[in-house]
Order: sequence, then C-alpha cells, then structure tokens
Amino acid sequence: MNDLASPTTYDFATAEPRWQRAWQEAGCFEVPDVPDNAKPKYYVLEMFPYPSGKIHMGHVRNYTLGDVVARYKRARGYQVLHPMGWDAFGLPAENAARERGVHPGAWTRSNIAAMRAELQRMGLSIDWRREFATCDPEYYGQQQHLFLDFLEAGLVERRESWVNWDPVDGTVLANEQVIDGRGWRSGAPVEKKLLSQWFFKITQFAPDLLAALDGLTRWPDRVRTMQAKWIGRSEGARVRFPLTVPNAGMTDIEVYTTRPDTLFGMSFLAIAPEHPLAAAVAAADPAAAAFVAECRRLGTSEAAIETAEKRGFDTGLRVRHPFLPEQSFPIWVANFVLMEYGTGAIFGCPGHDQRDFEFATKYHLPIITVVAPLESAPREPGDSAYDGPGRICNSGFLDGLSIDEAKSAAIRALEASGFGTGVVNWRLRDWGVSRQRYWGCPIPIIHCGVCGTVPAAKASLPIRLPDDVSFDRPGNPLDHHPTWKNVACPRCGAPALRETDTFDTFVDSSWYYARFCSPAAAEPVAREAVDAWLPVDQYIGGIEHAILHLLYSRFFARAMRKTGYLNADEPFAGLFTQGMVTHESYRGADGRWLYPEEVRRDADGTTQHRDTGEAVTVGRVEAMSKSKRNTIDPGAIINGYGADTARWFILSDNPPDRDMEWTEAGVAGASRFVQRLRRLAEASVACDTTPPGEFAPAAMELRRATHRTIAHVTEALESFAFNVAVARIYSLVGAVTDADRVPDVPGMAYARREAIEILARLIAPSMPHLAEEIFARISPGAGLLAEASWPEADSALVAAQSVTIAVQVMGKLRGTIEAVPGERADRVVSAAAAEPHVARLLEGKRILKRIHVPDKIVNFVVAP
RNA sequence: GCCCGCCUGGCGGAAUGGUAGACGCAGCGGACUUAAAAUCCGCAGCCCUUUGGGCAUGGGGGUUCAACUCCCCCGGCGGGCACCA
Repeated sequence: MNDLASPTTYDFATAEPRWQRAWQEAGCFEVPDVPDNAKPKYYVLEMFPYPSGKIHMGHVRNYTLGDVVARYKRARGYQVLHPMGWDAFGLPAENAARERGVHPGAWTRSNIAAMRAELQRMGLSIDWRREFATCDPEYYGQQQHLFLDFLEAGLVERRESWVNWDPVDGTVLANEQVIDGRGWRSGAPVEKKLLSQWFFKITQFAPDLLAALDGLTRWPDRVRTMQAKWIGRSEGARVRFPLTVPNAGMTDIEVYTTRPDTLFGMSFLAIAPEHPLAAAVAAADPAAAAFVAECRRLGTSEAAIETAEKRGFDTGLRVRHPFLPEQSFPIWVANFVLMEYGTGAIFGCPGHDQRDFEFATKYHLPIITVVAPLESAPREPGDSAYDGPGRICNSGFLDGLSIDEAKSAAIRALEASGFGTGVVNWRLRDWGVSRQRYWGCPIPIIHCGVCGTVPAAKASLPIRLPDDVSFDRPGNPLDHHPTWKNVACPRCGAPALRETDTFDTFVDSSWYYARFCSPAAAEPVAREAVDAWLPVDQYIGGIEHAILHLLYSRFFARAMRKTGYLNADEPFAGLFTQGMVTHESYRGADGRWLYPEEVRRDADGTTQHRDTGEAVTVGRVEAMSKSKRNTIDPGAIINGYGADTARWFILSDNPPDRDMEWTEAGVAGASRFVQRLRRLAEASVACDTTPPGEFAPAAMELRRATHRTIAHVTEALESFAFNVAVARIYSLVGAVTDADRVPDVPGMAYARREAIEILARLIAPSMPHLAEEIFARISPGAGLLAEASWPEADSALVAAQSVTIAVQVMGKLRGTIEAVPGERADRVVSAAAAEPHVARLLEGKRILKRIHVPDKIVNFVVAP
C-alpha cells in the first residue's frame, strides 16, 4: 500500500484517494444493524442534505464536524454508526421541472449522484451501505405505513386550515413564496384559503415535549429555550362574553387570556378575521367583508401578521362583561388577532398590553389603568402599556391584590358565575402535513363517495408516485393525472379517488435517523436495530432547524413508541448546532454581484476585476448565497488543496457553533501546515522505537509537551472546541521545531518520533489522509490509523514541574513567582511578599488581607 | 411585532471568577536566493518620556480581594416565527 509521496512535497491528489480505497477495502466504517455487545455503541448523525446538485461549504463544515466526532469515538473504542442519505423530496425539484422541463425524479437522482461523489472525496468515515433517499419507494412506502399506524392510534386528524393561495396560478404558496403579500411567480395578491388537511396531533404530546426538554442535557440551552417558548405553556382563563344581541346562532364569544387580573381594564373585544363571527358579520356587511378580504391578503405567516400595521373594523356588535354587568363593549375584527392561538378572540386591555394599546390609540378607544406600579401612584396612560409588577386598582373586588392573587381571584369568580374557567393553554399547534404538490410522499388515503375517508390497505403500500406527470399546467400534477387517482375503495370496492396531497417534507426527515439503523428492513424499522442504536448520541446541524425539524422528530419518536416501533422517545441525546459559512461579497462598477474567482486583490489592498480591471467594491461578509455570488465551490477547493486542508481550515478557523468566514488566506495557511507536518515527519522515519535508558532535559521537555498535548486535545475534542484542539496541535509542532534546534541529546530521537506519532494520531480525526500517510511512513506495517486506538497521556509526564504564581497588590498584577505545585500557603505568600517589585509596593503599608489561591495567585489587600 | 443568540488586538479567536490576548491569519524585520516564491529565525494590544506607569474584552452601572466570565440598563449585529430545507 505504500508508494509514498516524495518527502519534500506531499501529493494529496494521489494520497487521498489511495487512503479512501484502503478504508473502503478494510470496511473500517461498516457496522452491523445489531451492534456487537463487546463494544459500546455510538451513533453520529449529521442532518442529511437536500440534493440541490452541489455540496456547499455548509455541508463541508457539517460533515467535517461529524466526521471528527465519528473518527474520534471510533478511536476511543466505540462501534460508530455514521450513515448518510438524502432528504430528496421538496419544492426545488418541482421548480426545476417547471423551469427546465426535467422530471423531478431524474433531476433529484442526478443531483444525488453528483453530491455523493463530492462527499466521498472528503474522506468521510461513512457506512455507505446504509445510504437511502427519502424519494425511494422503499423509504416512503414505510412512511405511509407509519402514517396508517398513527391514524389507528388516534394521532392523526383531518380538519380545515388556512393556506396561502395564489388565485392566478391556482396553487398553494409556501410562506417564502409570498413576497410583500403577492405570489412570487404570478405577482397576484395572495389570499388565505380554507382547505381540508391532515394533521399530526403533536399537541397531544405538548406537556411531555416540554417536560422532557429538562432531560436533554446535551442540547444547547438556547435550543431548549427556543423549543420551550415554541411549545408555549401558559396559564390563564377562558372567559365567555355574552353578546348583547345573539348573532348567527352565537350567543357569546369565548376569549383566552393570560391576564384575567386585568379584566376590569377591558375597553374592547377583538376577533381574528377568520373567526366565525367575523364571517357572519362579513356576510351581512360589505364593508366588513372588504376588511376581512384585505386581511386575507396578509399571508399566513406570524411575522407578516404581527409586523403589519394594526388595523381593525368595528362590527357594531357588543358584548357584556362578566364582572361589569351594567356595561357593554364593542367587538372589533382585528388583523393582529391570530385564529390559531387560544380561541381566536381577545379582550383588549390597552393599559397593560402593548398591542392593545397601539390599537386603542389608533381607534380612540378608552385606556384604563388597572395595575398600579408598586413604587409610584397609578401612572397616567402615556405612550406605552404597563406590563410590569404592581397592585390591582380600579377593579372592584380585585383592588389591592397582587397580580398573581388577582389572577386566582378572577378565575375563582369566573368559575363561580359560570363565565369562565382557569385553563392551561399551549402555543403549539397541531402539525399540518398536507401539501398540494407532486414531489413528496403520497398520503395513503382514499376518498370514497360511500365510505368517506378510507385508509389505504397496508398490503397496497407503497403507493408510488406516477412517473408520467406534466408540469405545464398550474396546480398539483397528481391531481391532473389521467388515471393515478382512480382506485377502488378498499372497504366497499366502489370507484373512489386517491388523496392527491403529499406529505410535508418535514415528515420525511422526522424518522430517517431510525431508518438508518436497519435501512433494508421490510417494516419501517427492525426493532432490534433501533433498540440498540437509538438514540442518536451526537446529532449535528444548523441552528435554523432548532425548532421545527427537531420538534417534529421528537414527536415522531413518541408516536413511533406509542405504535410499538421504538423504545426511545427522544431521538437525539446530544445536539450540536453549527454556525454558517460566510464570505466577503463583491460588486462591480455597475453594481452587479461578482464571484470571488472574478476578483483580484492587489498588494496595495485594492480590488479589481480579474479580467476587465474595473474597480470592485468589497461588500460585507455574509452567509454564502447564490444570489450574492459569494460562494466557494468545495469541489474546486478539494481539487486545489485536498480534502484534509479544507477540513483543517474549517476546524481551525473558529468555534464550530459560530459563523465562520471562508478566506483564501486561511485555506492557504492550512495547506502550508499540511506540507509542514508532512516534512517534519520525515526526520523521524526509521527511528528506533525502544525507549532509551536516559533522557536529557530537552528530550523530557518534548515528551512532557507531547503528553500534555494528548490531554489538551482530548479535552478539546470532547467539548467540541475543535479550534482549541487545532491550537494545541500547532503548539506541539512548535515544540518539535524548537527541539530540532537543540543538538542531538540522549533520548531526543525517541522523544521526537513519539511526538510525530502522537501528532499523526491526534490529527487522524481531522486530517485522516495525512495522518495515515505519516503513520505509515514512521510505523510501516502497523496498520490503519482509522482502526487504531486513541493515545493515552502518561499522567506522570502531564503533571507540571513548577507553576507560575501571579502576585497582585490590590487586584493588580505586580509580579510573578515560581513555585513547586502544591507548595504550602505560608511559604508561597512570603515568597510573593518578597518579590522585589511587590516588596517595594508593600513597604510601609498595612496588609489587611492575604488571598492565596493554590498554584494560581496571591493578592495583597493593603490599607490605603 | 414576538422569541432566541452574539459582541475580546488589523482579522479568526484563547482564558473552572484568578497573569486578558494562547494558537493561527495578515503585517513588519532578518536569514537563504542573482531575484522571487517556498522555507527558516525574530517582533508585535493601545498610550505615555524610560528599566516604570496608565488604559483596554460594544457602552454605562453593580456584586467581589479579584469580572471577558455573575447581575441590571443601553447599543449594534445575526437567526427563527409553523407550506424553504
């Protein structure tokens, strides 16, 4: 296996594929579906990619991080499951079909082939036998199976929900396809439309999804907080406000509030534009209908609704107040009330809710203060609502109570009078999974005129997507297909129609981690495999998935447990969220975006176009995106520098959870380091590996540096501080370089060789090809590093010989002293006081306090 | 609008409440070279007149013998907001 490169230049272009073949032939990364009991298991998973056609730097970063973990854990003696697959359904394939006339399936398959080849060139330690794509019928058929089981278990429901509707294209729009309230292709104003859809009842698990966050100790705190807020448990009350005049069969409006203590501060009631009462009013009043229609053009996203100017329509209807029977209040339709949260209606308390305040100010509604801030008298309504602590006032029987006391008292009164109840409310909504699109997993349901909605027979799965579809018409191609949807009802045999909606692609990605354990199983998962491998020990991906994907996966694990597929209910025991890869952006003289390879930077710091010489403006550093053209093609980087260099630069640049900036200089630096290390190793080739009887001080110094580096790098890798691990490795390389300047002393050759071998082992997770190359060179015949164990630090060599103690006077550093580790406090303190500079400052001063932190610091506090 | 983060030299960053700036990039000086590249050696937070001193972790305040680190207020930047993945 060793036709090694010349010692002066490391030829990564031949070495990298050679080692990739060696690993593959040895099957280094293959693990069985049911792991061997002899070794502990470790499941490393990176979020699988969407096959857009090319890998981007975000992928390179993601898979490098995962590969470091996988290779490190393997060296630590774990059996490591490290698979790869494709999140292959989704909108871009349909866009490609509409724009370029290619079939979504063909487009996706060729993208997968191209991306697989690129990923393989990165030298990832993946068990490629487990690869699958979510568009494989073998996968999505099992997903249909799961859906039917969930349906039987009461975890699925069909109901109506609002979608963004493009009236010109006749299609449902994703939120991202709604731009300034208009469809992205047609430009037509978007409407909200009510569609009958399938929902996963994720809210069933809301209490558990919230409570179990506490157990996810290896998740970033911020992701846990984001999920907790998203699930959004709140305690409050449902309050019934009777209509003064019944309308459309309704006698009262129910409101949800977290502030029943402020009920006396009410000045209006507001309902969502989608509220049934709004519909009833609109039916009778054209002005109301116009307002509701206008709200429908706002789109369905919360951001759009809440950032829009607060607007309302006075219905002219009024409600009575449970605590103020002699008064009545107007009912408004308001664009900022969300139908999906609570009951779709609120009572407006402008004194103590900012949105209500803005609304009341705009429409000249009363603003009543009912909470007095503790420190001062009741404030005059100013330019904002007061939502801080205080005592209740202007509130009849609640006066003088604290906010919490008043909440309880108000709820008791509501319950006694039958006007309301205390409730726990969840912000989390059920997960609508129906999508009116072709390139997704067909929902296995049949609509029969006789039997209604009938689940497909499990024996008929997978329900495959038809290949012969056309995208030349608006709408869903499955719906226009001439024959696909025509089937016999599985229950009565009468002619019936298939559901033509497909699943949200988040469904596909909510259980793939389980499928990887037994990718060929004839059922969704092989029980023995998932019980052994799950949960995923380390999951790695972008923070942008902190809520939806991770929450849906947590729901799926629970649902699969309930339907008997799993033991685990948390899919990901450890989570790491990486930052984005960014790059400078460039614009030409005419303002158009330029690719980095079109730009030349001169020694004087000016930038210009490589070909035309025109001046180039360097823009800000931001996330790589096609539109800004500030992308770097990983394939070109691997061709030019090799996979190890790319991996090393990515790891060395900054902490992996922060955004990193891709720079040419950084890659070049990493590349120089690769060459330097390879050169440095050459001097320790064919060196005796028997420890000599004697080590000169310089040799011992190097050995101590080596073993301290093992300890430091190990600690850094364990805590995802990969940039620190890199720095420690640089330091050891520096120590070897320093040692090379010392004349050959006893034990130095051994110590140097040891340092090089340890370096090879320590870089093996990050730069696996270079590590193998060096290891094979200095330890011929010793096998593959990919299968070698992690080095152990010799604790005797790690222990410090002496420590530097900082000496402060009044907390300011005034000198340092050397001491034996663990030296007695009184001796350290007197030595510190004797330090010349310190002694001068202490002269004639009364010492009030002597603070001694062992092996760290001495601080003298003196009288002024 | 709501929610969640982040902010340290020219740049990326390091630092269990205990010597702020490890390590790297860029820079400067030197060696080697006819020259350049590569390589090797060295310097380097800012200010002041020094061998000394002062100021420095976005700004302001607090806790502490000691604060990048803990608490409060403010500012700037970024991410998410349910049909993009």
